[in-house]
Amino acid sequence: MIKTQVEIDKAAMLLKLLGDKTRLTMMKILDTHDCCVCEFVEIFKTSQPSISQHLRKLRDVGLVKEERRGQWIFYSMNKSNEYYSFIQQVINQLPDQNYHLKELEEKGTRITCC
Amino acid sequence: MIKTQVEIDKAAMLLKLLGDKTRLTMMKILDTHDCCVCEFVEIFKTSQPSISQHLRKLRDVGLVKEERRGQWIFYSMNKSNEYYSFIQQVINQLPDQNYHLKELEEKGTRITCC
DNA sequence: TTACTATATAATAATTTACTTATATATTCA
DNA sequence: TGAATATATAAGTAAATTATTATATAGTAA
Repeated sequence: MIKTQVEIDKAAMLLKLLGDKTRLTMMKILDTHDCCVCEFVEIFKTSQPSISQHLRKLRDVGLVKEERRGQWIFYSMNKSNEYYSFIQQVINQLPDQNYHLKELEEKGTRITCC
Repeated sequence: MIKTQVEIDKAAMLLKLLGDKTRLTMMKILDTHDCCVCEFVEIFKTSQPSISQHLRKLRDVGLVKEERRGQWIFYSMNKSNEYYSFIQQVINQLPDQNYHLKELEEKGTRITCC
């Protein structure tokens, strides 16, 4: 179910989630590409547990999905989430972040398995 | 100047600001009505300093303006702020919050000075 | 099997946030 | 002028958030 209006409590909760540069960038990237944890670790140059914890928060409210592919776990946007259209209104206004993936490709560390 | 795209850092900062139920509701109300501090105090049933501090954060980034009218200080949306259109995309998706003002009017505590 | 890689989770520490209490300033009104 | 009202700010505190370190689990590959 897609909402055109979001209760104020839910909206505040979602905006707080997006109000972090790491998570916001993740969401922008995931809107167009699936990504595995180790790629995010490289993109954000932070620790793996930190990335996992950010992803967990996004997953806990159903904004993203996870799926194992071989040894990797790929995250993807959950476009059937009831708040996806709300989220989309925000991320559509953000500049493209796919240069991060380009950088991984150039370094040869982009994971394109399965 | 109105931006159609907002840098990711700025966007995260703005979303964090909006990611609080009190501030988000304030912004939704201010988008259609000016409001003074004591009205917010009554609406949110919290302390006056707490309200002032929330308003200060919104004012510090230029999202709202303040203006003294007699003994009251009225806050209003700064619609010429460069991030207003970004903000608007968010608050347009929120349910109307003007019932709060209706309640004040019914109680006779709505301030309509000057 | 053993070693290695990828990921999650738990525990902890550091930082940030939001609220409260106390107080200062500005305005109005008697 | 003095009292009352409206607001801002400072200081302190409690709660929430984020990152780190340590460790556990699961898959892969020798």
